Amino acid sequence: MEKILFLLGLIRNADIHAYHLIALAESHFNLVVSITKPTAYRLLDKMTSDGWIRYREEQVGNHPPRKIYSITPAGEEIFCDLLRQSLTEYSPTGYSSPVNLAFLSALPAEEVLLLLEGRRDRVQTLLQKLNVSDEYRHGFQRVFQHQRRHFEAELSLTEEVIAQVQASLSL
Amino acid sequence: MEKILFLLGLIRNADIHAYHLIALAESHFNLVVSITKPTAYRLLDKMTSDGWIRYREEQVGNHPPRKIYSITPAGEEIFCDLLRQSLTEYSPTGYSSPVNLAFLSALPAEEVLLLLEGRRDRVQTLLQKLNVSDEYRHGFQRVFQHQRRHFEAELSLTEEVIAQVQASLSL
DNA sequence: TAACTCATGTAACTTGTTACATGATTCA
DNA sequence: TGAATCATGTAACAAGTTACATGAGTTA
Repeated sequence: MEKILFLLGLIRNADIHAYHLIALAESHFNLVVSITKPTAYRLLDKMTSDGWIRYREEQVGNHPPRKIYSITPAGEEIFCDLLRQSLTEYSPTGYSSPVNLAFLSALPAEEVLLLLEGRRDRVQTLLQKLNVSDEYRHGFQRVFQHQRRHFEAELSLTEEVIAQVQASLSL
Repeated sequence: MEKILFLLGLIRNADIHAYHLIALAESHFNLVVSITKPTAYRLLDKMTSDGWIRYREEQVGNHPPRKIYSITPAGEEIFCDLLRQSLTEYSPTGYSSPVNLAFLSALPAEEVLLLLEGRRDRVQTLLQKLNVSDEYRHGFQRVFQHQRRHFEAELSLTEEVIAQVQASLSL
């Protein structure tokens, strides 16, 4: 889902073709999203046939024509829904890559605030569950400790973003 | 790979059957590994046919016989290799779930130390790459910031484990 | 002229998920 | 007697990766 959010978000920012998208992902965003060429092409095809994006072709020299994608109204709606969902969720294992934070401006700040507060509470809950000591954890203490630190990082990050959004609201 | 490491590691600790393994994963370890029933059964089958584990059947009442798995010498070797590999790697996106930390005692402390130091250096490098400012990151600053925090958490965690292993060596 | 970049993809495989199937046992 | 637990799984689909394919344009 972060992959779709990433692709759709970039297309939403500015019309762009697959090759360029993939080059960007590999060169400048490889530390924050992981997306490979075949996956990108597949997702773009899927989103096209689902009517989330459309493309016009542009010929440059004798290369295969570029497919320049742009987002559709339907895509815009889906994008916002996905964004809401990804701001809401926090999955304990394989922590979500935080691409969603690039697109907060797509939603009203008041809504972002509510979503992030929900997320914060969910992370909080996970943290508390981690703190329950448990006879089955013998030998796994370090693993739980490790996870706890990442949850804590996530929590404080979420709180910071909440504070920033609050600040932007009170201007 | 963390799934295999988890399954193999638990089997290595004590003979156990699939149902029990899955119940443990779901009830006690769901915050640190994610593994579902069909995946567990598939991996156990695979590991059996690859000769990493074997099972004996045990009948209790009229239930389907339990398959009680135990690790083979080949499995033990693979396990150590996987452990080395997972201590070495650190993938930027979808941070590795840290199950490997549960099994450090499978390797000599000196080796663990070397592996962890390599890992620390790799995380360090990733962090430095994150700090390179970049025109393409407009709108993504928060995302990179978020990722940086998680890398930093990973880094300091790795350093702490290194210190612990060093301490255990100097006793 | 060889290697690299532009620009599109496909094929085959691996991994993982959701939902379903079976049937005995145990407990309220 | 009905629901939960024990214990095994399969089928169908979804998602992702690696390696391959094509061919023009550009640069050392």
